[in-house]
Amino acid sequence: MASTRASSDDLLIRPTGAATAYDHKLDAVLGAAARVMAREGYGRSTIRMVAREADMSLAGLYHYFGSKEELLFLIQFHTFETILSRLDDRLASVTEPRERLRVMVVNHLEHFLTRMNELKVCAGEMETLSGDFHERVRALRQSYLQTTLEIVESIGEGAGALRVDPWPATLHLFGMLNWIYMWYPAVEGTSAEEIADQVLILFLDGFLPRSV
Amino acid sequence: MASTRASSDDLLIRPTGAATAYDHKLDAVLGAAARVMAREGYGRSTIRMVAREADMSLAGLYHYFGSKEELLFLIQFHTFETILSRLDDRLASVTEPRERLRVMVVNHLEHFLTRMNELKVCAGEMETLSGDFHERVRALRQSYLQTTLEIVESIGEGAGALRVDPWPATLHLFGMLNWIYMWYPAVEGTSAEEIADQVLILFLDGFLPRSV
DNA sequence: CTGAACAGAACGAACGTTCGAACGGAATTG
DNA sequence: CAATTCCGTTCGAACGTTCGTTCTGTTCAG
Repeated sequence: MASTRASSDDLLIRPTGAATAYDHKLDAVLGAAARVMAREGYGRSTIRMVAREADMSLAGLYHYFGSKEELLFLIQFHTFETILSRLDDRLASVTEPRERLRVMVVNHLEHFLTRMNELKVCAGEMETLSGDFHERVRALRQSYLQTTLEIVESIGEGAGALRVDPWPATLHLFGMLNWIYMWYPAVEGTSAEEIADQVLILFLDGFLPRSV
Repeated sequence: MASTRASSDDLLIRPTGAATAYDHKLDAVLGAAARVMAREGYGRSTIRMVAREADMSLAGLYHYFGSKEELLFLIQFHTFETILSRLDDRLASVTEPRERLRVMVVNHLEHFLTRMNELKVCAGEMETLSGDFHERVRALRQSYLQTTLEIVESIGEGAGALRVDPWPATLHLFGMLNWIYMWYPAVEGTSAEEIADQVLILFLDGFLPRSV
């Protein structure tokens, strides 16, 4: 049933709900790798460190990926795929634009506040992959960006004349969201909803109070 | 006059206006190193790449730094030192809080839009240094953050009841500013003032128009 | 003649990756 | 039902390469 090598297609076309032992072990390997890469960065991470972190032998790891670069790809692809499918699920039942933005922000924060390692690896190593690996991750990231942009645009349509274009505004929103891994460890324990409130107020209404 | 080795004190206590040939060459070396590290990341950068980029021999480089780690330190320290001293100069003649924030944002963007390499190296390799190197860069970064926080606080005092704390608000402001290197290459040519306007409107007034 | 500036060649260490062999549970056979 | 085959999984050991760094000079301006 399970293929003998981790082809990335396994992540695309996965039989629904059928999580084999292989899949679980792969998840453990990717988790260990993300832990190492978040701490050391991709370049200074070594397969030997991942082996120690995953409590496996050096050669044993190579049954789950074909190269160090594919290991990074698997982490990034799996992360974006997960966060995107969960976002689509949650958005399906919400229509009001501002509520949809809140769903997006909370979904993003919930995912990354509990998986800070993956956020670091996805945000900090965006231009590391090359060729097909790079292209496939870029496509997923682009799709995520596009979904968010459309929400911001629909919010803008309901309001009056906008002072900021939805496109750069969306990029700045991601700036706030993705920069969090730089300081969150210092205030660990703050809930995703709490930070989501801050970000949403700042993004929609700004730092200054409305009543002037 | 000039010391025979690049001690980091040279960057702290520099005789005013006396830029020796050594200093110029050091700047060229740091520039080449920043170019390589921005492209490859610190971990995958090699001294040999820097040597090729700087058109020098491998061993010749070691007259300007004692180790690869010190090379990264020199880049980060020099960058923060420069941007902080320029900010202090510009702020000296401005008192109105909102205008002071604009000075800070424009200063930040002007510096980094023309030195994208250094921004990448400073933002992407924040936890790479260790020991004394790490501590001295952290102190500079902290000072920069503190200066900005005080401006945001003074803006908040003039306004009514704040819905967001100045502290997390400042962190999110840096999120917008420092995330720019992820997408700016795609819209290169946009002026620092243009982006500064976007950021300031978003941060102070939010995406939604004021009149509702 | 002195010393700062540079380079060629080499060091040991650590890197990513590979290979052949061994393990162990499920499937197949006698 | 026991013996045997098979295959996904794991490992120790090693390969060739490249790394950061150093050593031993040589060049050249003051």
